[in-house]
Amino acid sequence: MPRAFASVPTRLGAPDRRLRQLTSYSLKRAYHRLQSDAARVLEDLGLRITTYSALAIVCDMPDLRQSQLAEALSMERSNTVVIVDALEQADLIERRRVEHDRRAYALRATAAGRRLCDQATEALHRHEAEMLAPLNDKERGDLMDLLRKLDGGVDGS
Amino acid sequence: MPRAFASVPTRLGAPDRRLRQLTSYSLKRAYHRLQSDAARVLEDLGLRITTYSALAIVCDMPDLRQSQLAEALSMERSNTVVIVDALEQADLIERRRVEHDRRAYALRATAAGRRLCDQATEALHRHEAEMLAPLNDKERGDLMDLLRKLDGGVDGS
DNA sequence: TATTGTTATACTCTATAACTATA
DNA sequence: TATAGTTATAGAGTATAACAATA
Repeated sequence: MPRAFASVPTRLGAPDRRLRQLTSYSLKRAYHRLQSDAARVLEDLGLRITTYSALAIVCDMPDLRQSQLAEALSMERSNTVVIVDALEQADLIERRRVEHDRRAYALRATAAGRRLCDQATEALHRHEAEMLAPLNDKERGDLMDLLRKLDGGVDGS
Repeated sequence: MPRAFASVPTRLGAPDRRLRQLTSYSLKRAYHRLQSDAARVLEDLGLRITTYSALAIVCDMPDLRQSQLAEALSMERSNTVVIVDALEQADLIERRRVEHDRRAYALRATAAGRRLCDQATEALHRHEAEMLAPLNDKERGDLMDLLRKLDGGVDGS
């Protein structure tokens, strides 16, 4: 029984007024914007956000294991498999056997992997600077500090 | 040709040191924590994040159309269909015909929808306060301001 | 028994393209 | 021809459960 109703405002004031009171909502919107942009940047380099993130960690922490990679990325072990597969098939990292534990692999980036990672990191910083244009330098620093504090309260310990 | 390597550090210092220089990475981690928590809160009320968001907007802006809902949520029109379906089947909103445009629907929340939305909003604020525990009041306000600024630079105009 | 890597699977969110009925 | 809603489909990210090999 649909009933007719008066005209709908063609220009909406702030339909998500209530949602904007929630930090998680604003966080989601900002996240979505930055992730879409980052994904586009990485696509040109043949990477996705997850593969780039894994590559960066392997570059900076050679010979870590897949389970440690999973822990660092806060994801399940099982999901690292396909990511590491992709990086290995692209010759960006290697799976090396660990001497005294034949269950595990030590992951290490190749020279090409390190080069691509540096390239990607630079491109991401460049694009991020554009995305953060609405904020001045102090605000950017504040935002980083606040987000890091939120992230489990993990300081450099 | 996997080659053995020395022992792997059992306690990792900061394997994502490089990633943490990127705002989008810290943003993603904070986003993920808050979204997981919000999803759990809403699950108890039979809602998901997307259905709650849509419900909140319909409650606050009665008789808006699906395409306006899509715009408000920054999502594609097609993805609102299943969301509105779910809300309608749960008797939380209604699809009403618009008088002078038989293509469109005017969405309106039911009394039960408004009640549930208020309940959910309150529960979310309560849980969010816990998630934001690492931040003091000023920092919480700052974070909101910064995230809103990031979100397209849309002020209240 | 516990752990490492793996496979299979499923669910959520999002995007694109093509369709229908109206305008 | 353009728009509102719809359908179908696909991709990416994430999660759970169960398994083999090894510790």
